[in-house]
Amino acid sequence: MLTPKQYKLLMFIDNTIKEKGCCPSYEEMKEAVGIKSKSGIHALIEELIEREFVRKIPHKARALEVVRIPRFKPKDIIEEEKKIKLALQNSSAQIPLYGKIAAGTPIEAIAYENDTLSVPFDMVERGEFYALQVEGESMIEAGIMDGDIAVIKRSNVAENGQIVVALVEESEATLKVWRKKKDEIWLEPCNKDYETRKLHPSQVRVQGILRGIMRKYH
Amino acid sequence: MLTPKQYKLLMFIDNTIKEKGCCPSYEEMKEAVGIKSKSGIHALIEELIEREFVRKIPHKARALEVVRIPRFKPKDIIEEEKKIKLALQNSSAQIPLYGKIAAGTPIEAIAYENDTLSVPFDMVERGEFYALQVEGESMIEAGIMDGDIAVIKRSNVAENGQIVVALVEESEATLKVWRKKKDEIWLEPCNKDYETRKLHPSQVRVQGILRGIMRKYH
DNA sequence: TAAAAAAAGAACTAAAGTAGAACATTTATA
DNA sequence: TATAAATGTTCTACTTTAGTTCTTTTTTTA
Repeated sequence: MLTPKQYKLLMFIDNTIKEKGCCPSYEEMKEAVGIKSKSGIHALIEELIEREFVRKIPHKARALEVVRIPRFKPKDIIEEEKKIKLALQNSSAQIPLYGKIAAGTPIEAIAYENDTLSVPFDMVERGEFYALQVEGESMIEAGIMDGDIAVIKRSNVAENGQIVVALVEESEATLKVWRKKKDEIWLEPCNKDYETRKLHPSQVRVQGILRGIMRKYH
Repeated sequence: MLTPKQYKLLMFIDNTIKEKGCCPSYEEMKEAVGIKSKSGIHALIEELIEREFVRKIPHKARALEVVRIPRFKPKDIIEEEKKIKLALQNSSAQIPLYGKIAAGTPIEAIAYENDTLSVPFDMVERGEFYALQVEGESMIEAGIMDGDIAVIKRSNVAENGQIVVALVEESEATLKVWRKKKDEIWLEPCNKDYETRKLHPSQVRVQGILRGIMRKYH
């Protein structure tokens, strides 16, 4: 294979031939490669000829021919590899992914699951976070669709109007809008087809507050 | 079977040749393989030559050529690759945030903005991505709310039914469902209150395809 | 824990790159 | 076609970079 200088020169020759239709002179190559003497170019070209990247038509000036150039990886693959390297440096916050939420099991019950999800740092500044996959359509008018990932901040308390993970009767976890009335807690869906559940404070508690939604399209 | 070091070196040589067009020096190989002495590299290369994975032009510097790549990777390498894959799930990528989309300026016009956004790496593995903040309610039934961040993959083409960034009349960028009819392009909103725009193909072009949505609650 | 393998380091040799000048050949044009 | 201009070749001398070989040290493993 080639040395860096040889490669640079080869590419320059190939380019000028393709662009201008004729082979550059040694003077021009000097400029392009950044050396001050023609003898250097001569030596480089002799090497390129020996390694069969270039052919010379004897007894002619400006009569080089590029035989082959090293074959390359496609650009997009190189870019992807660069991205991977970059991404490996930028490790972002990891939060556990606890499975689906809608009906059924309370969050703790499935906390053993070991999946994690990476989320941008600015979503999870302070506090303890976890993620749930939303199941069902009950929050659709809040732009929360079936299959979305909900990023939840663990908390026991919520303010009126916040979307929370609520645990009902210690058995059913659900994502709803939290409203504390005089003697009741209202869990409001965001979907006309669903009804607000009105519960006694003893029947329900907050497990977390919705902090973000992430969705992937394929 | 090659030792992990040999394999790693072989892949490094192959890769640099394909990426940079020229053969790496021993000094560079030292770095790549993680050895502190050139003599080690020398030994490894002698081995690779012996086993005919690599060829050398005698009495030349930077004159190695990869003959073939082994079919099987050493175990250590496979394990290392698994680790990298795992790490990738835990990492994020930076993509540019180009401002808001709804009406007005085409994307290129605001491409100078220098904000970046970190997104989970698995959202943006291949291709070129950018982010836009959604303005308006026209896609609300697709769960895309005012203020959401749309993660977009740059593309000139789209399939029917995909949500795309469409540039209308070279001046107005908008997020809509793309439908190609016989002689028309339909840009469908996802909101009953908005109407589908029916355009001649010359009036509209795709700038990107929606790949993800991210939303933050406060 | 002794033998073998791998790695590090130093000293050395060889190749690549740089520079300038003189000279040879090809090309353009008067 | 003679000549000047442009281009290419060769030579010497030197610097930097690259590759080799050998000895010593460290690590592995039988």
